[in-house]
Amino acid sequence: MDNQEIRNAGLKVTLPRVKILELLENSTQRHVSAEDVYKLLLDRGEEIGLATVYRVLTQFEAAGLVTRHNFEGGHAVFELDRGEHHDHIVCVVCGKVEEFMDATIEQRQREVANERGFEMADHSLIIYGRCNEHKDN
Amino acid sequence: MDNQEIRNAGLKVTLPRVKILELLENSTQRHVSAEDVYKLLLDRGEEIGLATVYRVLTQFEAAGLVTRHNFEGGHAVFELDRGEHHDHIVCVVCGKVEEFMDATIEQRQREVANERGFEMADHSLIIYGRCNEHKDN
DNA sequence: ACTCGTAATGAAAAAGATTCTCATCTCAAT
DNA sequence: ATTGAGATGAGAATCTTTTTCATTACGAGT
Ligand SMILES: [Zn+2]
Ligand SMILES: [Zn+2]
Ligand SMILES: [Zn+2]
Ligand SMILES: [Zn+2]
Repeated sequence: MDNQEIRNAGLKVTLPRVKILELLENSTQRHVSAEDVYKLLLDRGEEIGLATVYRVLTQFEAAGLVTRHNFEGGHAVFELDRGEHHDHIVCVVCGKVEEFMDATIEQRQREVANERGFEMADHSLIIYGRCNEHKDN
Repeated sequence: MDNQEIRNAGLKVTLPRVKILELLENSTQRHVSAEDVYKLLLDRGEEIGLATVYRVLTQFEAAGLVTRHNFEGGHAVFELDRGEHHDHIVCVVCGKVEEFMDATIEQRQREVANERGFEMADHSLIIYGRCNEHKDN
């Protein structure tokens, strides 16, 4: 359960950490900002300081429990790591986020990095477009 | 020359706009933050307000003269558009940025978007890794 | 279960990035 | 040269994230 994941990350099992992890696991929104987490917790009656939310998300990221994305908008969004890597496609009109994984792209990225003498550690691929509900304008 | 590009963008040809565009064309750093632009201009003896730098870069972006990137680091970086699209590979140790363009990846991205009912407008691909000077640790 | 030291938390302040306000100035058309 | 719309600069405001520090809570050892 959650407590074990937190312990494995080398962190003390505290109420804020448990609640934040629970929220990431149960929220319908997979990609949430720190502010989102803070407010969603408030909605659930959990008063956890915003500074703590930032701290814990950063720790979870360092522990590999969550991933941080720099989408457009000036704020980072976080998502729980569910094992399988994926990239994102974001509607520039409504903000809808879909996930995808394309083996060809993944493969070529590794090759491109190697060709340039780099050892790929990570990558960020975000496609921006208009979803089928907003293709018109 | 610069003045025409600015006019074509539907903007008045003002000293700050000319100087900023000149800097983007001549700077050795292709990928610069607003703060970078502000300071590089100061080094050249051009005292242009930071707010103006932000305004002009945003206008240049809207006009398609520059591209804004959301690399890691909490601040946007801008680069002059030189016609050919490219993506980036960044060394996580020293920050070195190299550019690349891979037709296969470009093609697959478009397909992925279409498969999901999206009309791709843009994309952001950043590979993070260690360059050959920093492959060790 | 109780004690205790250390790590974690909350609130507020601080820092960093970007945008806004508004009085003043400048471009460019006449 | 005149003039008016648009642009600029300085500072205030806003937004996101980090830091500070006094207080609190975990959990190892008893
Ligand atoms: Zn949409
Ligand atoms: Zn995702
Ligand atoms: Zn390097
Ligand atoms: Zn570039």
